[in-house]
Amino acid sequence: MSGQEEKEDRCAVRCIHRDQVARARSKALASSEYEKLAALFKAMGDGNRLRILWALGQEEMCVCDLAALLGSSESAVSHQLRLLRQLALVKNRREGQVLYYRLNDGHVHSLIQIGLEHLRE
Amino acid sequence: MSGQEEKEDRCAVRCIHRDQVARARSKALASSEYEKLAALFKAMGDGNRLRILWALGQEEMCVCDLAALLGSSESAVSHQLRLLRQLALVKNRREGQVLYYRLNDGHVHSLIQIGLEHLRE
DNA sequence: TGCAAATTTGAATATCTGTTCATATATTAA
DNA sequence: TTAATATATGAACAGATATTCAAATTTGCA
Repeated sequence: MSGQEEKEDRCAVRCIHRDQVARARSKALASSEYEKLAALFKAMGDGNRLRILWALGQEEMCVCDLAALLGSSESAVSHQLRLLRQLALVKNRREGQVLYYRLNDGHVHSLIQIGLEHLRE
Repeated sequence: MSGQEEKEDRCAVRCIHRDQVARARSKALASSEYEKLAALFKAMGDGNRLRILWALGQEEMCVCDLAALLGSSESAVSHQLRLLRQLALVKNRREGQVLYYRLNDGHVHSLIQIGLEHLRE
């Protein structure tokens, strides 16, 4: 526990509480999980995507309806829906030429609810 | 309800289900809430900040410990902590020269838990 | 007081993100 | 088949973001 151990991690920063850091390291998540979680929250970290997710939390809607709702282009909405689809936040069903989008599961709604609680208190 | 109403919103996109859009509009959140929510999720949409939040979910830690844990500079950690502080995700307490950070409330942990559930199923 | 440790801050830069525009695909109807 | 509708896609550009580096604060101690 002497100061000489510093030689081991020359590049690393100084560290006051080595035991706490070790404990934190042992309880840490896998690196890939942080990145996947980050992608999930990042996808929800945009006002327009939240508008889409909130609307789809009420009922399924098609691309051009969402574009009308947001006041943005259908292309922009489509790009955002692709991202949300890739992360399994939404899914769709085709009816003729129209694709109806809806939330993939209840997690999204829960996340938004807890987020709102955080804001409102 | 005739097609002539299109003149009203020339710039807007076409819209298939006007009633659904109207309903969605009536249930929508305030614009400021979407932006605040987006800021919250955006703050959680970064691997290193999630590492910080997860670690602080276990126990309070100081800046240089967090830097050692993440393997990044103290300056970078400090910048990120400022963002997390501004959004009330973390708070700190001073003990001498050392600032100990911890989660501000239970919401952060809940959000991460639900996020993990989403990933893992 | 003066010095060192812990942290914060601001500016600069390289990277990432969201939108736009043009084009492509898929489905239906004529 | 051709035309029209709904949506997807790719490239490009403007704006946002994370890290780095240097300098400034803040606190404790000699």
